[in-house]
Amino acid sequence: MADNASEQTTSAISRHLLAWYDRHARSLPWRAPPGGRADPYHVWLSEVMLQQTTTATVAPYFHDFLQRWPSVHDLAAAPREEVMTAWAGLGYYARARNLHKCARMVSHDLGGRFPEDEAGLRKLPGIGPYTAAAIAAIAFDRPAAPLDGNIERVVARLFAVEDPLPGAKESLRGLMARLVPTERPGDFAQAMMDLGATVCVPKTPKCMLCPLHDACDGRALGGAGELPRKAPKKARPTRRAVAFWTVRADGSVLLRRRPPEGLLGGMLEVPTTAWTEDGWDETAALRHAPVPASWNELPGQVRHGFTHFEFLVTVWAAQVPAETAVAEAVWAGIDRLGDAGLPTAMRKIAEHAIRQGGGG
DNA sequence: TAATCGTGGTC
DNA sequence: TGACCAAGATT
Repeated sequence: MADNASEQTTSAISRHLLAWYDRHARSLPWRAPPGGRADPYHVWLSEVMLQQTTTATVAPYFHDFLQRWPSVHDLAAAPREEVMTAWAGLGYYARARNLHKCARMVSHDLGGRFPEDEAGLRKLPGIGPYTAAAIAAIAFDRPAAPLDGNIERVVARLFAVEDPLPGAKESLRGLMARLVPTERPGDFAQAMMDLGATVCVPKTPKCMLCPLHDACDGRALGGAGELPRKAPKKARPTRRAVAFWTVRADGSVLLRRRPPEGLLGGMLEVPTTAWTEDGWDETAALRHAPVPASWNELPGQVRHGFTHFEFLVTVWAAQVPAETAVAEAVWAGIDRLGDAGLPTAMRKIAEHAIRQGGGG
């Protein structure tokens, strides 16, 4: 069988890739140029934001966070709700909660300095196997072997690994570790990610442009684009709810803060019934209204896709007197909801309600 | 090991 | 339009 990647010395592969990186490295806001080393605070912040999130989405949030909180001490001193508001729209909100916890630990217990090795980093909240290895490599130039979606794909193709993910993960990590050079391990990690993002892309990889063309077993065997194989995914169910759009005579809208854990934990929401697969008839739904009022069903529905279910929402609206008080309420000015820090699902509900005449 | 946990872009 | 994918962590 063809075994190009194993025949070539791993040092030859990493040398080729580093030479490619010197010419083709992407310029990104959190990144030092090839041969340089970025601020550990910047590396950590960007790596957490980049978990399952694209560079284009992250960039404006990264700039905003650094402007608000230039150092880890500033972030540690910020109120949690302010951090959650700044994170609104980025998704996976447990990252924001852990980010804040981590900042406080680094600021208060570690003198503002991030641990320089994987084991130390791994103890901090929100830093898992990938992120610990990435920070150790990129911020401290330690010979660590981060394995993200890009590197999984590059390594699976390079060595023609046929075992499906996620089972093959440890095997791929071991193959990646063999490639990590002692010189410039941080640049090597970033080069592998750049290669996956720009050349060794998921569909129709650009093998003709690849610096590892000659070493790649997957290409030699003719099936690089089919790798890595993945276990089939489960179907997503639909969950239905009724949302209550409560407009007070002073021009504010009733919101609530969700419990600190779980879905959208710690974020603001438009009050809803429970989210069920069966849905709600009028009588059952209105029993869950946050205040007694003359409720009015708005036309249309709001649809939002979460990772593991589809969310389908009907909105009911009511106007209530200015003196209306509700326990645990957060009344937000209807003209300033853009600054309120609503997660996207809730922002869609608000936009729909205003568009359908629920603007007060 | 398998579920849970967001969102936006692409083809 | 729907499935896939993106610098994964936590329980």
